[in-house]
Amino acid sequence: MSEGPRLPGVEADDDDEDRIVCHVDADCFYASCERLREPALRGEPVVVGMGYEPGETVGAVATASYEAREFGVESAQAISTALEHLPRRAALDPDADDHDPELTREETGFYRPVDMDYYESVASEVRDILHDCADVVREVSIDEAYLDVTERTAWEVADGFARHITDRIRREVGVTVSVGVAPTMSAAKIASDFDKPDGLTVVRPGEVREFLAPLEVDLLHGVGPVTARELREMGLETAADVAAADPEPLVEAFGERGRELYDRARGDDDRRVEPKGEPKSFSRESASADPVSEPEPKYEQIETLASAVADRARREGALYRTVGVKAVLPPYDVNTRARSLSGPVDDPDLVERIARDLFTEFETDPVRKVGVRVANLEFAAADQASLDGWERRADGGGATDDDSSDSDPESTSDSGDGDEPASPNAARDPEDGQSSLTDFVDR
DNA sequence: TCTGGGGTCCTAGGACCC
DNA sequence: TCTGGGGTCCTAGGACCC
Repeated sequence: MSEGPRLPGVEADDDDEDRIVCHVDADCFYASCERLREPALRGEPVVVGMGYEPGETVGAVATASYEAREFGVESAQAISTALEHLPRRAALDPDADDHDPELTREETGFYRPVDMDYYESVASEVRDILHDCADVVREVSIDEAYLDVTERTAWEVADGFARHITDRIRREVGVTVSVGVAPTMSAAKIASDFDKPDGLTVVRPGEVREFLAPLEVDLLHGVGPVTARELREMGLETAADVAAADPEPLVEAFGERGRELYDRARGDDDRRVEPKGEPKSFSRESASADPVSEPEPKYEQIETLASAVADRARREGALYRTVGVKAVLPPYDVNTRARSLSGPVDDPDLVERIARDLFTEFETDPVRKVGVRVANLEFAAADQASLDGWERRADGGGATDDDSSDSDPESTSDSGDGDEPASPNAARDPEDGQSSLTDFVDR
């Protein structure tokens, strides 16, 4: 239907138009992981809290199981609020601090602190299966990925293929996922959300626009509370409204995003599933229960975070060129400051010094949250297999601008001998794995 | 919803260069 | 001396996502 007559000569780029994209989304993943190692939690309300310690009321809900959601517990809710909706099972114990004799088992649930290391281990098992089922996988987050399965299946049997994926994950890992299959990434994403949990929704080519039409605008990816409100003010309530609207006002109101929104609502999305590239930044932040006014504890936090961030970057083999801090002042006033260096470094002491320095501005303010960040990352690529899309930055070595001194590219590829590739960088700069000083002189 | 932590992308304005 | 236009980089903030 949506295919009008083609303009002559305009079709060129896409005869490979018909992709089959799967979006795989684990159902309340953290809670599922907790159940995996603690089967007694199955069928019970489970809340996984960030910044939460057993018995305390600080932190926020990272994930709530469907049973917990029935009580009104929501993602991102303060733990204290969640506890009002759903008291801890442990509060049944007469010895508990928060014991309440009125409580019954049925109105209580289980609270667990986030344990990323464990979730990561479960996620990697899921990932292995996904990579086994698709030619291209893009991991979006710990519990979500896009798969291009065009070469692995066909529309007629796509639901069977998707079912095969979900079955394998359930059998081999023990968690459930929801899957959306569609010809575009954005439709697949929405489809996976359509029938959670343990859902499977297939949207075939030609059905996309019809599938999207009745959805409220805020279900579209990239539309949050602010954009949704503005769209409603423009009289656009559903995807169909957006699809039928004049795109100009949308572009005017939202810039490029407006165009994107319009296209997506019409089912147009020519993005290909591509593997995720290197990260762009690393950050750490931490909030305090009450705003802190004294300088010293804040500087201590900054130092802790700075060293954690620098550590992370080093572990990941990243050099950084920008250091930034964040200070959140009551009521919720987010301030960021950043400083860039002339060249990429791996220097924890420097991160700390710059972070402290940038933070002096907020030294005496009441601050509820502080953060430290490094950005403008460069990956040395020394021991990475091969970084697509990132040219290996030849180490300054006597060349400022010209490539003429480059030895032929072949020499940089390790000729398949095991997992200890002799990188040219490492060979030249055996000690510090840091880019040489000549990298700093220009730019 | 009085707000946790880790990210991404976009925009606007200013500095600076040619 | 005043003026034009284009490009790039940097910073800060905002919206959004999980």
